[in-house]
Amino acid sequence: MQSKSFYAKVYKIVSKIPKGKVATYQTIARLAGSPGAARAVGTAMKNNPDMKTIPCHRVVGSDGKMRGYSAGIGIITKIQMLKAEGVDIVGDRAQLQTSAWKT
DNA sequence: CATTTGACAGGAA
DNA sequence: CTTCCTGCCAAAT
Repeated sequence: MQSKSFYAKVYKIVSKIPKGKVATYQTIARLAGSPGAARAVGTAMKNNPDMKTIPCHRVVGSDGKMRGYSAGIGIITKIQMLKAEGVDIVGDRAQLQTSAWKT
């Protein structure tokens, strides 16, 4: 059922990302039904209607690099949270080879 | 319907 | 490595 808006799907999908894993904007866009709409996904994250239920910190760029974060100090806080959850992080980059989320 | 806005992606310099 | 540009997409105004 496609009655929900693209953003609504994005929020639902992001909230399903398991702890210790990360997903790229591209992947989320694809799961939301619009492959290539990574940019729209980013806009949805920025809207962030519920940061308590939407672990937007588990969403990273195509190369595992963080693109942005509206809470905490910024990118630094995002990296620290991911590391604390068990995501394999090297420097400022998440290792998608070992921590990429997939259905 | 036209324009603007972005937490993107990929490539070129 | 950084910086700039182009292409892409959905939502808001």
